[in-house]
Amino acid sequence: MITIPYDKIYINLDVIANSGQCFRWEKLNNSSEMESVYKIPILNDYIIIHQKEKELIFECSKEELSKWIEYLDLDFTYVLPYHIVENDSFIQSAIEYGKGMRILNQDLWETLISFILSQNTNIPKIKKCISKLIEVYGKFPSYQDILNEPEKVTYIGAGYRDKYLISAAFRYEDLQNRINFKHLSYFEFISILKNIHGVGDKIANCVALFSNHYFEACPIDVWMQRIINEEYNEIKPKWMISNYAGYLQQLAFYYKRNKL
DNA sequence: AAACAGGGGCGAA
DNA sequence: TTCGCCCCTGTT
Repeated sequence: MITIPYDKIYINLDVIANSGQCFRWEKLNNSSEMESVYKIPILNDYIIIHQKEKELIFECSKEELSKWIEYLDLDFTYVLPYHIVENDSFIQSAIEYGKGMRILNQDLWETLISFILSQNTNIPKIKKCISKLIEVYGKFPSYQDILNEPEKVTYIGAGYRDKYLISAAFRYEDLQNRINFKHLSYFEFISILKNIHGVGDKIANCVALFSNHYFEACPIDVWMQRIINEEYNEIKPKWMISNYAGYLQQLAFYYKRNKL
């Protein structure tokens, strides 16, 4: 157990858990209690974290801690340039409402698989598909696992998306050997991902943002489109095409879905 | 029971 | 750039 002081204004696990960037977080207690306890997986590893008003408690060793600090993006400082959000009451309200939001540094493969499964469906279904995927392979499958036993993905109830998973596994094997994803420009990263059959603009941007921390990435889904139409008179606000687009998109999404 | 919609993407025009 | 279709599941 390692306790580190973090104010909820700085990181709020409840906000992150309901912001749609991760599908496997499991809340272990009910919300009436003073603390929030989450089981948080990465691939086949997990940690249990307790959040209190002024501190986080990590159930892990000192050696493992840095991995989870990195995952939760706690080393990154969020500074919003004022000129991007001035005279914009919608995004200002979203920033206020989503205090404690952070953009996770998730595993690339896991994020890719999760968002391929997310297309044209809803969050409960996504969660179910991912847990079925883990169930049929007995673990979170690597791309090798899927290539070895591709027929298993047909049992997770993903519909036509199961073919996309297999093509992603094929491409990923190739990409893994040739490319260091960490050192690509945003544009290169997006175009490489879109070469995967079943990965279009929206999913590529989700992966870019939620696993590789490209803050230029701004996935335009039905909710973002709704925000553009309803809040901005069908004209993209400037924050959506700024260097902080990804972070602000996440706050806007959370605000629109949960508050409005 | 049947119709519908839910964090998109593809392929054809 | 638009548009019908893709497969499945929970909901009405």
